[in-house]
Amino acid sequence: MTNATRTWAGTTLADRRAIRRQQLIDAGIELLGGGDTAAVTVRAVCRTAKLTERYFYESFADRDALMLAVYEHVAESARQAILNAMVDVEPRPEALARAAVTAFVELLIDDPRKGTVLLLAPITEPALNKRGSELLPTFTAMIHDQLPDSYDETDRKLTATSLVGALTYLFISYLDGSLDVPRDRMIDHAVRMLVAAASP
Amino acid sequence: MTNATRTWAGTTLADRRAIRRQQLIDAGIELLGGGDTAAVTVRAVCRTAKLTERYFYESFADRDALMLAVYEHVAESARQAILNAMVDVEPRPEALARAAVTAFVELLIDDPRKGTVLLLAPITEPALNKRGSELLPTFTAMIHDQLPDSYDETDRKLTATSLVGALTYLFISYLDGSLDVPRDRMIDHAVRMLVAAASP
DNA sequence: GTACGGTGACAACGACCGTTTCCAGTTGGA
DNA sequence: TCCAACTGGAAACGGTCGTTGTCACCGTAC
Repeated sequence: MTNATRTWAGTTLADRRAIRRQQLIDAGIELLGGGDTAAVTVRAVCRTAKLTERYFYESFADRDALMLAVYEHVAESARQAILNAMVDVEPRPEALARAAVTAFVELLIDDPRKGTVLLLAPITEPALNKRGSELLPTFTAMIHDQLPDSYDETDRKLTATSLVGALTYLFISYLDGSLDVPRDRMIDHAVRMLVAAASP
Repeated sequence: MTNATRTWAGTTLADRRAIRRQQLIDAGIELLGGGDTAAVTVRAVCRTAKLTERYFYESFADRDALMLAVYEHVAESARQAILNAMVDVEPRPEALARAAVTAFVELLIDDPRKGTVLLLAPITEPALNKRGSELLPTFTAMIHDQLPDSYDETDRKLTATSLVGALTYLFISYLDGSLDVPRDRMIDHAVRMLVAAASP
């Protein structure tokens, strides 16, 4: 019988399970962040996490469940980083956009694996297609709703979609090194696109 | 011994081999155009082409070789469609851009599988990563070189990359139905972005 | 001190993949 | 007519995957 309160090596069962779960998610980020979806096998994740397969299925129903957990974990950390950057800035649209973009780009630089997971993995990994085809459209809808009324509905859709495409490809190119420009110039360019679209 | 000149059912060996090769490529377009890279197995391609595995390896060294051939075949048809549309149009930049974009969009509508192969498959399929990470940068470089001198080098890179990202994501969204706008408006928007970037 | 829950390593299973090989049948020129 | 080339179907091989099961060990609570 399982007793969650019984201590073991100074920790409870629930604690140890949570730690192992986090180890598996970290291993997932490490592997999925490498860009090669096929490399993220259950065996590889367990080897990276220094755990055995039995513990994998202790925390996740199947491989897809880990993929989703990894993605959600990274997405949440990005959300927090962006929100934190936006709280202590004057509430002008341009300043807010700059803060958000800067925070996101800094996240990418600080840990490129996270950028890969966020931008590339949802396209590459079938298990994330559904969830991933949720975040970009959500982002698109957010921009769509901020656009001025001087555009008609069709123009707003087109502008929002173009913006999201431009930003994601910009970041992806920056990530993989094919876009060789100073960080500040890229942030400037991204912010300028956002501001230009928002002005009537 | 193989005798390529001997006729068989009214055709030569070389003819029949070419036909089978084309059947396999068509099957590859059909499957790869479905968007699910993992569905493109050698067995599935052969079943779709109504041929057996032996004929697969008669025309292609391995699975990757078929993938490349499929991609090149589609890319070539797109190149031809675009060039044909540009020859009989007045040589003003805007008219040329409009002709090219219109031709490409019409190709997408005429056969969405080709659009999927061109825009999605290079990201999804490892065998095409190298080749696919060649076409978009080539396109980016083309735009980059057309941009006016009033931009500095960094600005040209940023603008070209943003444009390519915006256009591809626009087309992908249009392809999968998530961008519900009239065809003409999308073409207009795409052309407008190109023209706006080119004007100093 | 001992019994038991937690642990770790790893074999085993069935499925699918890419690739090769075999074989029985058909076709057309010598 | 006979034989060699070509055809079509399918089995077979070696490998990897996701997933489950087994078994010996070890630390802790009683």
